[in-house]
Amino acid sequence: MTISDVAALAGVSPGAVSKVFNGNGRISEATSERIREAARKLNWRPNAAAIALRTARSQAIGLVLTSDSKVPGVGAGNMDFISGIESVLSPREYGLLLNVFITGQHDEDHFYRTLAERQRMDGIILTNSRVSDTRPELMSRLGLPAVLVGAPWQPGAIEYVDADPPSAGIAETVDHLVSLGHERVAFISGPRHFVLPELRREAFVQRLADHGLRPHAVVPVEYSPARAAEETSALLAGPVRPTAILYGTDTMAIAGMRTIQATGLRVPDDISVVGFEGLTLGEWVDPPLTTVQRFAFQRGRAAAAKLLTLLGETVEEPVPLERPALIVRGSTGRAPGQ
Amino acid sequence: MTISDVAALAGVSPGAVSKVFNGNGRISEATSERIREAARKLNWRPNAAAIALRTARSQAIGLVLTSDSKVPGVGAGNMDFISGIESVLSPREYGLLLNVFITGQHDEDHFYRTLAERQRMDGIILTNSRVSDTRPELMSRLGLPAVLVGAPWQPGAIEYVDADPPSAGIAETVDHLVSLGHERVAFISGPRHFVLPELRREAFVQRLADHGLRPHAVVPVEYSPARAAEETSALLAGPVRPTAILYGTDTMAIAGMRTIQATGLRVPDDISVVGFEGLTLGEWVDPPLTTVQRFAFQRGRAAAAKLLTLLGETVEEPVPLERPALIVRGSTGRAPGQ
DNA sequence: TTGTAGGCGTTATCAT
DNA sequence: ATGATAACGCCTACAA
Repeated sequence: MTISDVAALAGVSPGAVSKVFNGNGRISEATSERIREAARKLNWRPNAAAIALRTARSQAIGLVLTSDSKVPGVGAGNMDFISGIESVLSPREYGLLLNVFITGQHDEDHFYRTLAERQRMDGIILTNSRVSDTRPELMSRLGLPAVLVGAPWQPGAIEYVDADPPSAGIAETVDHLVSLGHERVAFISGPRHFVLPELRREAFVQRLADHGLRPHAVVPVEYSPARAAEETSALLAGPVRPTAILYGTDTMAIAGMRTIQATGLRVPDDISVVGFEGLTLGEWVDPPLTTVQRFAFQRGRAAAAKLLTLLGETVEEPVPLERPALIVRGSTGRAPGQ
Repeated sequence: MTISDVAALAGVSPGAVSKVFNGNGRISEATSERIREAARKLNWRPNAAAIALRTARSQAIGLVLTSDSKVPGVGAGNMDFISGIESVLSPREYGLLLNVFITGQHDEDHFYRTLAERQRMDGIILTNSRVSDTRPELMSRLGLPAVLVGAPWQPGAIEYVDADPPSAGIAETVDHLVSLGHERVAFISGPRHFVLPELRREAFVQRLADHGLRPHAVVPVEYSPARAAEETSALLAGPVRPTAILYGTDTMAIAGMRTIQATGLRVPDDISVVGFEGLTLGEWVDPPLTTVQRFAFQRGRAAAAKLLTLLGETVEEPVPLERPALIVRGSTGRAPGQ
């Protein structure tokens, strides 16, 4: 089934059919309807490859997910994020091309260069903003429109979407803990090489300072429950214990909580615990986890909307990012002795 | 940059360049190298759209993930699955086109028809095998090569990959519990309309029968922690309590465990609990969750390999699916009074 | 071993 | 308002 078949059936030229399906040019209502009818009868749709060749637009965008070879698989929260992206792409008949970049296995420069040169995507969404990230510059050199999800390391080098401020949730969490009388607060956060944990650590220190406090400890580790457990043990073994611990993710927090309980201490009576993410599962651990909820679906929507705008598509209003919200559940309570 | 530019620089015809990049035809080693060199110098890669148009092959496959509008977002285990697919696609320069089907919002027939007619993908991977699934027949009618992940409802209607038997893990679990002296075993499983929970329920009843036992209860519910918790409460409120409960997923099991503990009962002393999936998080709940681990990454690899084979690509040997394995942790123990 | 030419399905330009 | 026609970049017979 080609456009010519449809044209023939409708008794018009291929050009006329094209116009009807692209809104361009003027075609009388009568012929227009006849053409549509023919297309329906033949089950014809414009061929994506032909359009891509002719217009030099693939009507698809790429998404690069990073997977650490040490921590195989990519984060779970990504699925909601992807759904969010799809929710803006699919109504516009844009495709989503998924690419998994494996740290250590792929060469970054080559990886992105290939994506750009094959011209399968009109733009790209990048995640996992890193310290000293070279991708913003790379993307602009390659001429591939890009949107970074999360705050970039260097401002201005790339378009991005993020909460405002990117560390949102940290201040609220600190306030919450301080209001409960906590003075020795520790933060077992994410890896050094990512921007997000870096910003969060800064915000953490800053907000404590606003209250006239200093961090009990700030420990950057990989996003891994096992590592979180180890570092928790280390904190508990110290001469003075913290009365509250923040974790970089919910899973880390859950592992930490378990470690605390395993040493005979109680949460939150002896130590309060806060996670980051807002996994549903947090409601089902004991005690239920206080956490900062992020809205992955919305992040996806926002990123896709921004990228499409960059590509010259008209997107209603750019989707605003909802502010991460502190959800207070049972794992935080008054500091001991208060 | 087009193939002609490369040809010009190398002093040959476009045809020669094409041959070099497609392995066809014979080109002398010398010219071949000269052509490669030219391509490198110009940063040229074959244009995906042109190839797609010319060969009627998009070099991309689709993946349809189903998202229930009631339970927004798609399952988390999907990320490993996707990584598995990518691990076989990317070395062959195949793309992965993601599509989220939203139950209730999309019309299935129209959704898949559109995918097929736009010809953006050469084949498709389907998930969430359903009872009375019409997609196998639809895909063959549309002429779109497809692979279903999980056992199909009707055998023979579609190619698929799954563990053997599809209910693998159930028998082992039942054996495990029976060997611990359990005689009142309940199963809070997945929804009625999916094939997998259906098969598991059958296997569950069958294996218990092999041991001369009958199920204490079999309760199909949505894949939701909250629902699992409700049904657990109901079981606990009955005149006779089960001594062991299987759940359709790990998250359901965790919610169930929490419910049991909240009523003052102990796991596993009073009631043993088994999950399904093998989430890392299961190690970090109290007690650590006994579960049946599935290998999502491998499932992805197997599905992709099978689909590519269907498409005529040569894939080493079809990847065998590792058998789901029962991981015994702390949430199962001897039946009370044994 | 290498070059040539036609065509894949569409869109855009230019006549009519 | 509509129709013919030339690209878009590549592959593949077929010719040289």
